[in-house]
Amino acid sequence: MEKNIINFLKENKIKITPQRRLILELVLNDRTHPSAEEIYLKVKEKMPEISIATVYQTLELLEKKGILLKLDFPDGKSHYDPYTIPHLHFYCTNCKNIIDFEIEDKEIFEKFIKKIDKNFEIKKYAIILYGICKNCKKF
Amino acid sequence: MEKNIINFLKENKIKITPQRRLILELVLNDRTHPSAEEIYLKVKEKMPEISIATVYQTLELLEKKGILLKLDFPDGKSHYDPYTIPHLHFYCTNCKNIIDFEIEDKEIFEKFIKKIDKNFEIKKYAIILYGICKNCKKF
DNA sequence: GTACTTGCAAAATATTTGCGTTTAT
DNA sequence: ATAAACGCAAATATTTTGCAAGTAC
Repeated sequence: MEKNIINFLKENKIKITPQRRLILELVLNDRTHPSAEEIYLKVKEKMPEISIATVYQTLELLEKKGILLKLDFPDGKSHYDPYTIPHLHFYCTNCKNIIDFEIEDKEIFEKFIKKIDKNFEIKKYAIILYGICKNCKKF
Repeated sequence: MEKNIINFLKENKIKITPQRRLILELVLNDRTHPSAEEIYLKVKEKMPEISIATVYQTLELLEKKGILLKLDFPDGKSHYDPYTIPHLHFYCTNCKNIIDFEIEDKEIFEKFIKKIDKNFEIKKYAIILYGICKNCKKF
């Protein structure tokens, strides 16, 4: 794993630092769509001296490199997702939980996007569903 | 127009105030996806004493009533859209412009959403495309 | 008359920046 | 050796909140 992270950083031409190695290791295995602060707190457990600015800077770098998706939800925070293959997010407006879904009929959808693409250079897309999740519906 | 706005507020059971009338009038005719501050500045031209807190509170109310869509883009601001019929947004990561598109194959897409709907109560959805717009591509 | 709305100022949140020091290559 | 990255603290940006005064109904 350790080696993997280092190689991964090298492949992406990112200078290797202990901070980046740790952030990347935690974030690549986290499919819970953590916010920057949640990542900071988790990183801090293992590296108490780390600054939140470093976390923000690293996340920005990873997003620019296409390693992470930055997602904007109505809670006003940015959330990060290591699963960069296009998929769909369900956002529970009650508990603020984020749940992944695969996109069905992806070919049709992407064909449609390609049509727009003639005029617009589309780099990525996001589909977000808003509603009340199974668990919150109970109450 | 004036009458329309008043009736519209009454229909939606919103207490009529000069502030709300003006905000609604400006925002219902604005398809440029303005941010809260942009709306505030526009409203202020006609009503200089208005507070930005009133604008935020009114926009929140209008969103809750389903009159406006609140959209989250990577610029960290909320943008408001009076066109509440599901459609698609293109966000230019260069100039930060937001452009509307209609959704093709909407039936297929909504059928897919209905499938999820069995377990999740979906109230609305957003599709955002990110890229470089025609104008920015020139340079 | 009463509950709701407003304006103001302060607070809360999230993110970014400047800068001197440290570190990776 | 040098450019990049770090930690810290301050700054910025956006949105929210508490409250006294005003207003809609």
